[in-house]
Amino acid sequence: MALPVKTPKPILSLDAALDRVVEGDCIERMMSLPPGCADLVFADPPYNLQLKSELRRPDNSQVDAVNDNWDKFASFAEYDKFTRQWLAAVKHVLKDTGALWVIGSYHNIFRVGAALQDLDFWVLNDIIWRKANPMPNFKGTRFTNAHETLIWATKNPEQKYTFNYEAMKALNDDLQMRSDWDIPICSGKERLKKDNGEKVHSTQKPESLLYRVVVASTKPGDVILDPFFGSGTTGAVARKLGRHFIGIERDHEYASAARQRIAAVEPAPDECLQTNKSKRAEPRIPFGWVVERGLLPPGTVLHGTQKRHKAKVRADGTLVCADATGSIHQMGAHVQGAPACNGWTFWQYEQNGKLIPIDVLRQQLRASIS
Amino acid sequence: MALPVKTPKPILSLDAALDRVVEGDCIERMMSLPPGCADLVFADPPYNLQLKSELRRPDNSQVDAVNDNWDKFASFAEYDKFTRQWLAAVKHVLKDTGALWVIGSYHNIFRVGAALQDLDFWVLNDIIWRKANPMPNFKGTRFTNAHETLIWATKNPEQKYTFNYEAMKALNDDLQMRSDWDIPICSGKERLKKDNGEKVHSTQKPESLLYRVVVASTKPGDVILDPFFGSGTTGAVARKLGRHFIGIERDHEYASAARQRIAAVEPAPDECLQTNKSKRAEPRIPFGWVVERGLLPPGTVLHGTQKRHKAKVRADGTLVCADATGSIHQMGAHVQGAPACNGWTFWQYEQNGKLIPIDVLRQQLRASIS
DNA sequence: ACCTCAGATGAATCGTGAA
DNA sequence: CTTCACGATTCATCTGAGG
Repeated sequence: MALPVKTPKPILSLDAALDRVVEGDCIERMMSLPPGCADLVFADPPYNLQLKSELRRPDNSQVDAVNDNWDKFASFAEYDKFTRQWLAAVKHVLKDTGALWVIGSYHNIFRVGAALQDLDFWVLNDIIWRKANPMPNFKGTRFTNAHETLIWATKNPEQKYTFNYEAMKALNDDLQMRSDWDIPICSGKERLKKDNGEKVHSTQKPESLLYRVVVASTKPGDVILDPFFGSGTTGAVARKLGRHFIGIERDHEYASAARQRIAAVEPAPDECLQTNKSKRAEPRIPFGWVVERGLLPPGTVLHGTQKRHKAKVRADGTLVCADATGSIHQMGAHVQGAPACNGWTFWQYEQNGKLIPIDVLRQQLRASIS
Repeated sequence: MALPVKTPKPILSLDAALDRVVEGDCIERMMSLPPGCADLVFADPPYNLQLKSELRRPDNSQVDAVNDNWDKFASFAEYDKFTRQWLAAVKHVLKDTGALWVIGSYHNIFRVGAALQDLDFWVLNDIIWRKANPMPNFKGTRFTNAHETLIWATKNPEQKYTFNYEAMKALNDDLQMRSDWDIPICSGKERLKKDNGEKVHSTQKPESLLYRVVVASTKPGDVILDPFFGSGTTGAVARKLGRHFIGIERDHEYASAARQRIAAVEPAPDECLQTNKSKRAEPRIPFGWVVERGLLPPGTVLHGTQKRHKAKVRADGTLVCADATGSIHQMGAHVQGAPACNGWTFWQYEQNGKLIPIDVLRQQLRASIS
């Protein structure tokens, strides 16, 4: 008789990591976590800015072109290797329906973007963080580097993902949120300082940036993992917005400052965390129920929005026109010669001389059910 | 005795290509041109959009998608191979001091960016073209894709490059030009249409975008090569701004439309093409010349901008303070305890009871010299 | 000449769940 | 697996017709 097969236990339990800052190498730590434990990963990886100095020797002479190519390739290759490793670990910790955000600049974002595409992540958008107050280009040699790029990608091309479309639209004066975000850099009281006045972290991200990321792509209670936790902006925003976080940071000073920062965060009250559901998420109501419940008696005449078309309601919830019968949607499409139609908003009934969309009746029914 | 080595002659002479639209495969054609014949390459390669199905607006009208054959690639690997080939050909045609612009979207720009870094191009900026009027996301599934990305890179990391800093600043209300550019999409009368009203090209770029690229990174008389010429926006703007162009396009219809379009362009008069030289490019004026020419007699007392500091001008163009002597820059730094100082703007002289920066004298001298 | 309004359209990786 | 029915979803800009 065979012994029972023992699933190898992850070294790092979810309980030990949830809402905590774990110190250590992010690749090891992520691989130690149970698979599929995170709904979202937000990553702010190092930018690899060492390349330029490698192109000249210490005496300032130019490096031989062939050697230069090789050196440079080796250097990029090393960065690429690191990138592919942590991205693979991200795949491990993410749920199949999970998503990834990465932020970077032109130094590294092309390499990260290409690597994650190679690993079968599916890019949904690239987002431009337009800095309201960027550092000028002091030497006048290039354009002011006034933005950073974020990539939003799902773990798999075929899976669903969380996008709170209505919340983003509401945040943007009821217009669709665009791919360019105007957000100031992190400064003032938000910027963590040591006792001696030095910045705790050289690249602390603004909370408003993370706020938008979290509201857009997670639900309350979701788990957000940040493998390059730094000063803990991701954790602070997650706590504020009623999400869980897992922070991984290999520098003890950063980890310590982040813990202190997050402990001081006041979570928003639960009732403030709800966002408008999309209509797609609301329970489906067949038109037949409206007839069944007596909100619209059989025989009622419906009018198309353009007033050119008429149909009569039958007892089974289908409509009948001069030459066809079918659902409210099929008949709406039919009379317009359109490939598809939303019958709820197309058809109207008459009440006190006014035409009212039948969608009003659906809303009444929904309200009476819930 | 060895026979003399014969340099293989380029099949396509510069004369045959200059200010013309050459039809054919861009990789072959570029490799056929003499090496180092172009100052700038502007490339708008296929984006590899990978569109899966038709898209309809909420009003059921169909979106006219980019489903051209030239945008279809079997895989990322194939796209990468194509990218590396045309980038290698760009290296061939570019002068060592030349530069490259590429435009793309998140579908391809990461791959192009990584490939050009691998080929030893040196990225100067990534530029965001913020579209004033992008197409909305009709299904409410993502953020409105409201921008495209351009990469500006030099052929070699160590070479100088053309950047008309002052012209860019002047274009931007005397503020440094940022890396995000607000420009509308190409529509209206600028958009080329066939007799039947169809678009000539599905992805025609706006002239204002190319205008900024050309003014920023070329000089009048420079040669700008565009390997994916399409409807010829690059050529039209080059001609308007007194630059030469080489257009390569494999589709005869596009090439033909581009020729017709460019022939109708009225070049701007020469005297309007001059941009403000950067201060660095202006002739350097030693402070001693100001003294030498009698614009400021030796012995004149200069005052620091904060009025706390004084220095006296000596005949050799150095300054003397209570405890030190040196150049206007050294003394400016010295009295402020600063590591460096621009003496031209720090020191002022008195005239009719007013304090005037000595930089005014430098400008007078420059004007009298040129 | 000037205003208003309807209609068209743009580099787009654009839905979901039951049967 | 595929197929099918349900039904959710758009913003800035330009053109041209009509008043």
